[in-house]
Formats: sequence, C-alpha cells, structure tokens
Amino acid sequence: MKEPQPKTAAATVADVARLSGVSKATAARVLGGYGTVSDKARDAVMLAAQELDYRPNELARSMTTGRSGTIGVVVGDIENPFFGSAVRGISDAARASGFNVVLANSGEDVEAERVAINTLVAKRVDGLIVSPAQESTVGHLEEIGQTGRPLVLLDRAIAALAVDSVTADDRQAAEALTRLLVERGHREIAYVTACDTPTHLYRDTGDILTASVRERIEGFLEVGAEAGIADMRRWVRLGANTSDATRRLTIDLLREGTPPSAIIASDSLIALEIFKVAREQGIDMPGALSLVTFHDAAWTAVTTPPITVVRQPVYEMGEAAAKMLIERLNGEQCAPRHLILPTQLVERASVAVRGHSDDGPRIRII
Amino acid sequence: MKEPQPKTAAATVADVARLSGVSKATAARVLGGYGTVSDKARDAVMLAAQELDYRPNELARSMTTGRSGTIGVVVGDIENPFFGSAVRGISDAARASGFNVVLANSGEDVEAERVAINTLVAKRVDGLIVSPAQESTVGHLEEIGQTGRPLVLLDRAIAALAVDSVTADDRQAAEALTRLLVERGHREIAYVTACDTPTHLYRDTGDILTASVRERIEGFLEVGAEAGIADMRRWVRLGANTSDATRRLTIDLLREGTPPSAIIASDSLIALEIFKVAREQGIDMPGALSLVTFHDAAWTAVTTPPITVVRQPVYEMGEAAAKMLIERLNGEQCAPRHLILPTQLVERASVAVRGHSDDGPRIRII
DNA sequence: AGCCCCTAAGAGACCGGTCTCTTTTTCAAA
DNA sequence: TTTGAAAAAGAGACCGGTCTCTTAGGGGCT
Repeated sequence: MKEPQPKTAAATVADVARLSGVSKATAARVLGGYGTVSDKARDAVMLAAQELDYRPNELARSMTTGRSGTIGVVVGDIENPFFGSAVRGISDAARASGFNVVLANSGEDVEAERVAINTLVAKRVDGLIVSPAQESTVGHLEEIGQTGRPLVLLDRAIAALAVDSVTADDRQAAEALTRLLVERGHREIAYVTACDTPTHLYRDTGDILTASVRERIEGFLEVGAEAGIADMRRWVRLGANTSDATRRLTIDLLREGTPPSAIIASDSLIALEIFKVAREQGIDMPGALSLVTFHDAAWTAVTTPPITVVRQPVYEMGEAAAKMLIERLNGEQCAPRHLILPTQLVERASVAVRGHSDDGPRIRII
Repeated sequence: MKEPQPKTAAATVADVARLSGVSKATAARVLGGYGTVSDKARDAVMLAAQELDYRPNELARSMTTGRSGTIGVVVGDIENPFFGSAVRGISDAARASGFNVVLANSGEDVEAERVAINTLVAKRVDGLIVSPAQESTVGHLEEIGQTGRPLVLLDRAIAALAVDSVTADDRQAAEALTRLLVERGHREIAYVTACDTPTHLYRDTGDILTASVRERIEGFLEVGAEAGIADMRRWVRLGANTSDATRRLTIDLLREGTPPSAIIASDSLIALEIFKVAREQGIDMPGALSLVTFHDAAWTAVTTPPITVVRQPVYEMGEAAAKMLIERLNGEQCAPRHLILPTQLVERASVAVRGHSDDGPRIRII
C-alpha cells in the first residue's frame, strides 16, 4: 500500500503538485488547509500526497507565517520535582492550544539562562516562560520584549520588569509557616534557602535576588519581629544549592551554641537533605527538631513524622503561565498581569510544641 | 549605545549588508561564520549588526542547511521523577553538543505519542529519543526511520525495531529483587505494575507490551519457579497507572484470602502509593508487609522503614541516549546498538525475614 | 445575450538565511 | 612590468512553504 522510500529526499508541495497535475499553489492550499479548492483537485492532491508520503515542513511554514507554534521554557532544573510539575502544567496547556514546548535548563546560572534565551529567540519561539535565576540581571529578559515576543515569569516575579507573572503567595505562606512555629512555642527558628550572595552571608533582604525567596524571608522576619524575637536575621542561612552544601550547612547550624528548635526549608530538596541529616545524627523529630518546608512534594506525606508543608499549586502555576502566554500570542494587549495563587498550609506531624520555659530537649552533635 | 527598536521588524542579513555597505553574501559570511572575509568587511558588518541588534533566524538557517540543531524527546510523563532525571541527562548531553530539546508528553498513550512524533518530525528535529508507550504499535516509530532521522529508544527497547536503545538491566534487577525476597522466606510475593491489558488480567508475558516490564515480570516469574512457588503468575497485578487505581488495587490485594507478604512495585510512584495505603491501614512494615521497588527515588531513603530498591542509573541513561543519538547525527553508521546499563540493589530496611513455618503476622483489612 | 459576481486555479514573489558560481582585487614571484 | 594564483566580494539560485495578484470558468439575473 504505502511504499517506504528511505533514500529519496522528502516530498515537497511542488512534488505533490507535479504528481497530481495541479499548480503548486493549489496543492499548497489543500495541504495547508487554506483558501478554496474544488473537491476534484482536493482528492487528486490528497492521493498524490499519500503516494509520496508527503510530510509538511513546519520550518518552512513558520518562516513565512512568522509563527512557529512553539513556546520556550527556561527553568532552573527539570530534575527538581517542583519544575517537573510546573513543566507538565505548561506542556499540557500548550498542547491543548496546539503549541509545542522547547525546554532549556539554566542550572540557576544567569549566563546559561542568557544563552538559552538567545537560542530560543533565534529558533523563533513565539513566546517564553522563564523562571529567572536572578532578579538583578534582567537585560536578557528585557531583550525578549524588544524582539516582540511575550514573556511570562514563573514562580519568581521581577518588579522592574513590566511583564506577566505567575507566582504563589510566598509572603503569606512564609508568614503562616513562621506563625505556626511561633505559636507552638519556637523562638529559635532557622530559614534555609538555596539562594546565595557573594559573601554567603545574609545582611538584609536586598541581598536576595530571587523575589519569591525574598518575600518568604520578609514574611519570616516580620512574624519573628512581631513575636519579639531578637535578631531574627541571624537565622537566615544561604547557599543550600546542592545536597552537599545543604548537608554541611545543616550540620554547622545544629552544632552552634544555640541550635534552632525548628527549621524552615525553602524547597523540598533542602527539606529532604535536612531530614536525612537529622535522622543520621539520631535527632528526634519533632521532639528535638521541628521541620517545615515549602512545596508539598510527594514524599513529605510518608516520612515519620510526615512533614508539615506549604502546598503551592505548582501544576496550576505552570498551566496558568502557559495560558497567559497563549492569550498574549492571540493578541491580548492588556497591562502586565501578576497572578498570585494562594497556598495552603498542610499540617502534618513534624512540628512539636515547646514549653516557654525553654527546657525542651536540646540537640547535641559532636 | 544600543537603541531598542520595539516596533521595527527584526533586522535581517540584507539589512545589515545594506547598512555596512557590503553585499548580502559577505554579510552572511560574517554573520554565519563561514567562508573568508577581510577584516575590514568583518568589522563593518559586525558594527552594523550591533547597530541594528541583528539576531540570526535559526529557522531560515535550518531550512537551507537541513539541520535544526534540535532533538525531540517523547516521554510518558515528565512529572514522574524517573523521566525528570532522564530528561535532565538528555538535556545536559544535548546542550554540551549544541543541541536543543523539544519535549513532548505522551501520557503513555500511543495515539498521543504518534501525534507528538509527527509534530516533531514536521518541526524537523534532527533526531528523536522516545520512551515508547507500547511495543505492539510501532508504525509511527518505523516512519521516523523512513524520514531519515535517527531514533533512540529510552528505557524500553523494542526487538522488532532495528534502532539504538538504552535500557537498564531489568531482567537481572527483577531477579535480584525477587531472589532477595525468596531468600528472606517470602513465598507470597505480588508484582504491581502500571502496565495494563484490555482485560486488566495477566495471563502470560505476551500480554505485556512494555519490554522493560515484560523483562521484569519474566525475571520475577523465573525466580519464583526456581523457588518452587506454585502459580506465581496470579501474583502479577496490572493497571496501577494512577494513584487511585494503585490504591484500589493494593487494598484489593491485601484483602484477599492469602494476601502477599511482600510486594514488588514496578516504579516509585506505585511504591509511594502502596506505602501510603499500608500506613493508613496500620499495617506494620516490614513486619506484616515487605515492600521493594524499582527506581531509587529520593524519598525511598527517608521513610520508616527506608525502602529497599533497585537503583537504575536514570540520569546516565538519558545522557547515553542523547550521546548515541548525536553520534548518529554526526554520521555514525554502525548497526543498531543496545546499551544495557547495570542496576544496583540497594538494601535498606523494608524487607522482613519470614520463618518457613508460615506463622508470621498476617494482614487483615476490613 | 449581456453583465456581474463568485469560485477555482495558476504564476510568481517572498520569508531569511546558505551556498555555488563568477568576477574582482590583492600580492608575491618572475 | 607582467603574470598567476589565491583571497575577497558580489550576484543570484535555492530551501519549502505562504500569500497576493491575476486570470479563467460558471452560474444567476435582468
């Protein structure tokens, strides 16, 4: 029935036209599904197309139409389940509207991010969804707008950039988490994040170049201040961007003169590593150490104790970002929109109640 | 210095040529980095390019060169950490060789897979990496070859297809897992997989359309037979392809007259759900139920008890697949290669020793 | 029959690069 | 100075589609 023709070059519209005895224009109309064509011509063309195993060349099509039907996505690390879910949301929404996804990993490195964006623009993606590594370096993001392509920021908004964004309500979430701990009697609460500064030290929120993390730290500090905890800032720990770094940082933290009685992890990868360290060191959880984290990763529900988390609607964030982008591609011209999705505190069992007398069990690592 | 020109159409080689006062061909030589050009001309062109904020159009370039510098990847579900790691491996290797990745989710549905492949071919990806949903339907995979594009199968080989593949040693892994359980005295061992048949019933390995799973079940059955366990086949359970399905299936399994004393989960998503069910039902693990799984997902190390797993080199599998594909793209012409990476049994604490007297604790769910 | 409108089809430019082929320039050796 | 080969630059076809513009037919209406 169908003859495989491995060596022959792929059939083109012109080939089909020739075989079916119509002009290239008519064949193109049938194959491209536009214009008006008689049934007779249509049948002839379709037959010839099948005969030649014609496959349209989207590249050529994109070239003339100026639309590639492709959206570029740049995330920090697709291996992180957070981005895994987000990309799935993006990709489902994109497919529903006939778009494809080109994926690039930045490894949270701005330079890699810049290169990736340039490549994607060169490939003529119709629009981009980016989870920017840093807020301070935005030149490459601004350039996207200059090329006339819409951009949607995912998970991390940048105030200086007048573009759409989809984020979770990080500030509120951090406040809820911190307040929970404070209400349970905790006063030594550490906040551990993958974000980093050149000195690896935290002085003020201006140091933090990732909006979502900054918001969280602000919420954390504010609730601490409200509760009258002195020098809350010293409890912020940066640079937990690899499992090794997290491990070292956690051990150092727990070895200090006054170790924290509770830790807030900025993402589930960090929480996992902290959990492992605590378990290895034989630290009773939550008795001696409470742990809460952002991102309701699948595993947080099955540990002993299960972890209290803030659930971010990650899949939905990805989905919303893609939908926003596609609206822009369909001509939506409104002012930049900032969609902030609500989070949900999921209380499980990783937070202990501490007496105010400060006589709870103490961690001791040698 | 640089003038943003938002409304102006993107600058082309011809524009740059005009401004710099050279021919289009010369400008193209400079911008495209080929041919020989005088320093004077080069400088003029570069200056003009900067002035106009020239950005190359990869689409146009691909059209003439016939190479898009893009590889298409079709996986079942990017949300599954298994594929997350694999895609990261692919994407890192691809980038190292200057390739981009277009990602498509099949949702383990052959029809969606077919559509995705057609789209990717239409987009003129240089080659594809596919984790095929079914072994029985290969027409769309064969067509890839007919278009002259190399294909590498990931995680699931298909004997009928003469193409490269990268898999883990599933057979050996299943044998190791089953043998471990048998040696610990287990004789009622269930195997739970996401694969399914039209009847949802398992008769023989011919029913299983995913090579990796078939190999695993064969290994499972063989070790069972060696151990003299009667009718091992009845312990194979299919259709755990959503968390709800897994949950129902697990509860049914544990309610049977003779429930299993151990379960082998075919992937970490299934294991997670089984673990949750066991915990909810108050089943002592491993005392009343042992659990082992394929895929050393991050969480398996932190549960109580931690789960004994088979570690597959997932990232490396993705990496190897991409490297193989790129070799083909660079003209490698050898016969199809089948790379089988070794797995590793990671013994943790989810397997109990059972006495031969069959008097261990029994599961009872009402 | 004459006129008009509408459908169908063809011709050919165009998108933005690459690449071949040809012509001009450069420069060193004779 | 002449000569010749190599280097540099230009002209224009080409990739495979889309799309505009033009021309050829086919009723319906007066």
